[in-house]
Amino acid sequence: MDLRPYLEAAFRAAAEQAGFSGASLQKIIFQKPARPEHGDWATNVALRLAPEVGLPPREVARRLVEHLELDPARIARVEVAGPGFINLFYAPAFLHAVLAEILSRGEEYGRSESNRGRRALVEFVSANPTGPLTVGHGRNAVLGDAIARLLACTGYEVTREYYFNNAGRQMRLLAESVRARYLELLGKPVDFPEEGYQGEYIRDIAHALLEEHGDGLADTEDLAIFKETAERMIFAEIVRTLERLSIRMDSFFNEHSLYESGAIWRVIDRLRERDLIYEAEGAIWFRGTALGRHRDVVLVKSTGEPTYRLPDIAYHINKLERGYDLIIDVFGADHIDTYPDVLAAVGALGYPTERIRVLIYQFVTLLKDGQPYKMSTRRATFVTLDELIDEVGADVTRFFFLMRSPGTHLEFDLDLAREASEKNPVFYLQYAHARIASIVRKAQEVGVRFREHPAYERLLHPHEITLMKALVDLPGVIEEAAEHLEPHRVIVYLNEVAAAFHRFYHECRILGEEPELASARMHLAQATRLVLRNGLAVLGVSAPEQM
RNA sequence: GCGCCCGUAGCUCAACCGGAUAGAGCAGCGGCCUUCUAAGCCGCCGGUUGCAGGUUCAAGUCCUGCCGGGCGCGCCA
Repeated sequence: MDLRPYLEAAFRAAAEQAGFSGASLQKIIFQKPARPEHGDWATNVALRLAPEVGLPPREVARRLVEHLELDPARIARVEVAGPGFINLFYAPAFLHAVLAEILSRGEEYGRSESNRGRRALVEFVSANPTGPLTVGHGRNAVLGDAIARLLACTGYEVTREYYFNNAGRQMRLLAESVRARYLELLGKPVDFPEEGYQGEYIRDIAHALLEEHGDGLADTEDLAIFKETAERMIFAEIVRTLERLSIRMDSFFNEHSLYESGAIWRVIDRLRERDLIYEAEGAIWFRGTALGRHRDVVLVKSTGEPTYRLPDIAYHINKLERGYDLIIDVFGADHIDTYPDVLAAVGALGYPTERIRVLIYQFVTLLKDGQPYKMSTRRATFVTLDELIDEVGADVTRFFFLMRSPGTHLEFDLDLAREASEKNPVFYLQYAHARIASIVRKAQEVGVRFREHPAYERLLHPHEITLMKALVDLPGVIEEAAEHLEPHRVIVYLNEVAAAFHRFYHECRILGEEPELASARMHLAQATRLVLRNGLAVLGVSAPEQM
């Protein structure tokens, strides 16, 4: 249970009682001190308030504490420390109450209602159907899905959307590549398109066409059948790959629908009304520089064909008009210089762009034979996400992409993939979960029972206390991870929980202890199991009953 | 050249909105299985947080400048 909202209210009331006011009271920050002697929560509010009220920090802290009214069943002790920190210590009764809460809420523990009634749309993957998903797409897919899960945990109603483009040069090239392979299969000499897609999957699609149509397509000039078949088969494959990672999209949004509805041309009209459009060299330009961008960009080429930015603007307007309170875009680092143009245009048309949050993650660097490996879908020099899942499994794949913060480069050594998976931290968490499941089974076999009123007050061992304190944090960690769009925070936290459990396990036995203590410890173990399971569920990683 | 991101232990990474003595895993060394799962636990080793300034009671975190790496800078998506 996250005490911070409660503490913040109490401190604000105390400040008022003490006659303090200042900007630093707007948001009072509570942190978990690194050292246990500094308490379970600490706040620097007195340090920040001191210059605003013209008193020494420790004096401010002293007066705040004097007026502070806290429930002794939650916080047992308050101390002023160091330069003026206020440290707070949990009451044992609070820890016991949290244990009871975890056990009664079960799979619901960790979920909150803080965003109840709000709707979020997470757009991710969004790979065009020109080939299988690669390891590079994996980070996007897993990150997007984990963020969707996190948002759902805080009460959002979440839609997962996949935006794609099935028109244009890439798709034409794809269709031409399929046709070339098809003609090859018919034994007809053919020039493979110079920039064509060389992957083996193109041959598979050609085979499917051969089986369905025989040589009936040999003379057809229309690429449509090749394109449509390729698109359908590739999408089916993508959906299957995502499914293997427990990712299910709610919606596929075709960029082309923005052409059909005329939405893109309305964007041009509306930008023109605001004098943000001009024509030069036969092209239509967006005056980004008028909005603080460092350059203007082309929205419609001199050929009359829009660049991708125009539908992008229309797409974001569409998302906002669908009424989402929060819109997340998960983009690779290559979008870093383009999305601000889109946001600038959308904002200039009067839309609330603060609802849009763009998560830019850094690329996955693939190492092969210790060397960086350049992937290209067109040249078929990619490693597919499926191959990775085959190699290390879905849990490890997901965990691997979530372990690091999105902003750091992720180095992926293929040659060590399998080896690394055997010592992957994911097993550390799953092992703890399986271990608990086993203990609880055994304990119940020998007659240890869950009770209505467990003797939590018997849990006095330092490892028991540390573990209980860790379990308290799950809801707050999920809240913060969702707020910052950083699933790795959950992993860091679960590692602490698992470590605390393993230590408890080595020092505190259940079997062979007297019934009251054994039962209390079994409750603690079971609560730990629930925290691990719920935390892993947010990450989309399984929690095995045995290993 | 310009813009954004990154630079923390030998390696891969944490460090919550600027907090108190910068933490894990892996690698290395040494211990712990006749009792609930050793995929575990305990200990040791390992740091001028790229460099130089600045702001602050307090800087890995903010600012400036350099150095190094990634990505972008197309009427490609």
